[in-house]
Amino acid sequence: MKYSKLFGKTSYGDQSGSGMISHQLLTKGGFIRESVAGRYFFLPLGWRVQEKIKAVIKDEMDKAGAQEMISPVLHPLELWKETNRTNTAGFELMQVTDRRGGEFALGGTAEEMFVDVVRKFNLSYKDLPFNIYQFSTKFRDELRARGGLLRVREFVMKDAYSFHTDAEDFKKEYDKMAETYTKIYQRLGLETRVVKADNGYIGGEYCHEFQVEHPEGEGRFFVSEDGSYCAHEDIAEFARDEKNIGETEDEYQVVDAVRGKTMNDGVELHGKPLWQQIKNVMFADEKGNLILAVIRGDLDVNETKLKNLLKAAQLRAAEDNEIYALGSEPGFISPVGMKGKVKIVGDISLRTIKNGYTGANQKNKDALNVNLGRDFDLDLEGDIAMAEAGFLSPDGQSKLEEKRGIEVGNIFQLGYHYSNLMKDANFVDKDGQKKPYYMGCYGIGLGRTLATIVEKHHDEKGIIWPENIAPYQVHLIDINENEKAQMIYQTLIEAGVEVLWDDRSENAGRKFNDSDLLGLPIRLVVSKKTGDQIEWKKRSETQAELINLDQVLERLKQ
RNA sequence: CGGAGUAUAGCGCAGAUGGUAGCGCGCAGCGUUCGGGACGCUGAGGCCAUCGGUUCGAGUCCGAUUACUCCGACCA
Repeated sequence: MKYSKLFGKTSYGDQSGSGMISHQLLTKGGFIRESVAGRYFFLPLGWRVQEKIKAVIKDEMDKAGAQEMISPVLHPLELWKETNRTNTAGFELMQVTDRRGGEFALGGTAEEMFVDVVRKFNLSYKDLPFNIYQFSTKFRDELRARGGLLRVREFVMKDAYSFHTDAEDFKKEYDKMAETYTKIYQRLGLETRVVKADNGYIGGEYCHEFQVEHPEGEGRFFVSEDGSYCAHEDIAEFARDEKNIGETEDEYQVVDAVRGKTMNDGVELHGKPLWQQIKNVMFADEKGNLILAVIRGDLDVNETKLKNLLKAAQLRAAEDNEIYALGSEPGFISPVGMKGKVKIVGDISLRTIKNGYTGANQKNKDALNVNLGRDFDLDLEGDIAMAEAGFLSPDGQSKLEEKRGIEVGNIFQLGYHYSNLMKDANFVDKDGQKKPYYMGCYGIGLGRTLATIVEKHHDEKGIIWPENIAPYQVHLIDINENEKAQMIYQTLIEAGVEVLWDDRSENAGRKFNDSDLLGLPIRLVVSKKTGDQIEWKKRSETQAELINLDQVLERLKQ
């Protein structure tokens, strides 16, 4: 390709707006261009890279026995209603109506569609298991796009769906996919961590995210120092350290407490540690039911864990007037006397303290020596606390470290979630009986992966593409040696080398800078200085050397 | 959806107190250059986001709308 004819130029003056280096480099280099917020053009250079990423993913998926196909982008809305995901994922589901009033969802993920096509075939156990996948544009009506390609409203995703007779058979595929993903990311030059995470609106019981560590990543997760435990903040467990659980229970009392509404105000007034305070947070679920979350004062409520424990679809913080309506007071809520009025959910950390202190459900009154079991009971007890750096790992053997990362892919156990919700999602088993499919799904966002590669492979001058996904292998530059370059270009093309020749009559400096920005693996220079030779330099190295054309061809063959 | 801001040439910006638009980069032509973002001369390019007011006259004042950016909330 001649650079003078390549659509999409370098543009140094452009400001991408985003602080993410990948966004800046990809925009400056002419790989991508924003259309509107969260929607991008992939220009010829960017598209070539994405296609190469796609090829790597396809190669590994096919090796793992998965089969590529394609589903319509517009999904009949009835399918989403069948699984109730118009409610659980409705906030980011794009919808369109055709001229006959037919309602469709612009697919953001395609579980329903794949179940729907499979159930059309009335399969038997002999057909199982199988894994079918597609590369297609996904739509997410994100409230806010950010970080260039890292969070967008429209992107190409590889999504795979596997169908099994039972959990045991599924687990083999799940492990195989985890292995396949690890290989894919290795080939793409990304080091990933497999992080246990929450299934969210996708459904199912467990899943793992593939996270690339990055200080500005959106995902926060915890890893134990000994490396044995790794989980997303949504679900990260930790051992509660024992506080004063051995103490004897003192007499419950209510005292005057003229103070502000914060936890710290309570600590200062009573002169007792934060962990001895009992924290009460009022939530409301999607039906408007109020839930009182009770937890040790030094911990925070993890809404995802709470939501999962309650099996609630949505949670929000309760409003002040809802708290007044209960006969309580914001800032002075207490679980004592709340039984029957709200659902009281307690964290297991309440079992590590005695003689706690908290509000007394009226303004400027606090309760002292509050004890679980004696002064109040729980309707539900479980793990609803947010892990933090330095907390004990679940086995109590080491401490948790906090990490941030970019989620480049994920694998989900779906179990019977979809096959139970959707009619006739059954196969005929050996015994002649119809049984629901046991399922899994597996996604990789291509644009996000591309951006993550740039985040990990660049220097102050530009991108440094790994060889197997670089848009071209060779960047040929001539400094007033057009004829010589023409001959080399022709020879390389004939040898099947992917070469980008900067044939513009630009100054040398401009060409070198553009070359560094674009980041192709090999740079070849011909000029007066190189004489009959050609300068060979790798983008990832600083040393250049002079060799002849035969040697260039020889090296490129390797 | 809350809070803050922006909208003038492809991009980045300037245009006190109202008088029909300018700079830098980029782009085009010619010439001189050429190993790290070259220089000179010439030139093209704008319904000043949209709609509606005030005014003899609006990029500028007022109102509404839309889009975008940032911070929240939400989320592969």
